[in-house]
Amino acid sequence: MDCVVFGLDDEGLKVLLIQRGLAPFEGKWALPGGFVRVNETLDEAARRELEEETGLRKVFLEQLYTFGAVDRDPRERVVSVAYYALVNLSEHHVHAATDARDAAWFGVHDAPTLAFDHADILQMALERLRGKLRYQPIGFELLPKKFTLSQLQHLYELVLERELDKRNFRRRILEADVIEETENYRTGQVGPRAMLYRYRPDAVAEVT
Amino acid sequence: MDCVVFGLDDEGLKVLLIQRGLAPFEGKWALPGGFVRVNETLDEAARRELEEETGLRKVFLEQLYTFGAVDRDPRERVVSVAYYALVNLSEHHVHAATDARDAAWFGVHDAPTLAFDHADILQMALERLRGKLRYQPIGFELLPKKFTLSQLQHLYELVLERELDKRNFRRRILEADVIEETENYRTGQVGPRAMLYRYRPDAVAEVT
DNA sequence: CCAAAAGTGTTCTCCATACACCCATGC
DNA sequence: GCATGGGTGTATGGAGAACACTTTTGG
Repeated sequence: MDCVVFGLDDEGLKVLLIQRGLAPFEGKWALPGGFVRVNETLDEAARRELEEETGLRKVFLEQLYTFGAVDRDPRERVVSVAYYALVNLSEHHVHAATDARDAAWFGVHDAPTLAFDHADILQMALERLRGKLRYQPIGFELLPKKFTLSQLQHLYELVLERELDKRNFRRRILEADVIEETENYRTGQVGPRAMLYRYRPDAVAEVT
Repeated sequence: MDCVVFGLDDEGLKVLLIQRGLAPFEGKWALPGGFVRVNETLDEAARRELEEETGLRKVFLEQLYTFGAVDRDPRERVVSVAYYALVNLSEHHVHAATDARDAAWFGVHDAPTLAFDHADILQMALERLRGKLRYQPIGFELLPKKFTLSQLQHLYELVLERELDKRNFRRRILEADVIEETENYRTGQVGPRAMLYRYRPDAVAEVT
């Protein structure tokens, strides 16, 4: 099981990578992953791995694809069920390494050469994320609990890799009825105060 | 590995099922499936299984999802990568059983109680097929090489489970530029002759 | 001759897009 | 006072949905 963990900071969209301490690919960066235990489901394994690596429990997590090329692991035949996750880097300070291994966040387009077929997995995860974003509101998981519409739009632009029109974006998101106003404003920046919004957890049912 | 094989005949949309000869679920119907060999990819395993069961080689085949509930197989822990396939029942006469086991085609909504979690797998395959059909032309694989627009529309209506407007359907499909006229007509039925169309294999690139 | 199916255009609505200005705040 | 970013409305074009009649052919 391997997991593509996406996070967002002020530099952009990031992915969590682990530097391997053992052969094969010793010293190379790889996606966090591990073996599914005999008494846990695939989802549970992914969630456990994610918690071990980031300390986070409640995150968006979804199965991506299962990779089964014969030689993807040079040691022996290993099939990997890949997941992808969206985590909130801004509030919890994610300790990116629980164990001795080095772990770090890389820009999704600045990742080093990855071990195994993990570049393919990362690529597919990015495409899936883009695809989902197009037709259903997702990705609030990457933002703080309260966020401005500009932050949300910025996230969309990062993932879709194109600029969006501010007025159209705001109208579409608000009409979709998946976020609601809070009574707070973001302040401190130059410029007017920005209304903070919150994801409506009960809205999931309406969308799907 | 398990495989949901869809076929189309004049009764409707069918799925291929195998009656199990061995415990567990002896005598129950199940999806065709088998174990992935150590020197074949997942796709190859699915294709091999499909050929063993139906004798067909060139079919649409796509990975669906990986099922990993702990108790899905009562004997021991088994994770299954599910695929779905679209085959053409009308031209090749598919021998639905290569080996001793009973095999038969069932209407997708008339299937008996299935072994393991295969009902879930079938359900998800149906939803995936519906989802794909909505936004990209697919499903020609279920029809004869040459087909009329009415046949194609009938297929869409079966999968989507709703009626479609004839004029809108024809316009959309023709504008999508994925099928082309042949020089033949279907005749023999009551009523005027119907132009036969063919799928444009080179059109795949344009769509995806 | 009648039932069945093929083929064909236009209108309307709605959604997506394009586009520009004013105002509040921090420095 | 100025740079930064928040917030707002309208006009246009394109896609999808609704809708009915004529013609051909087999029985």
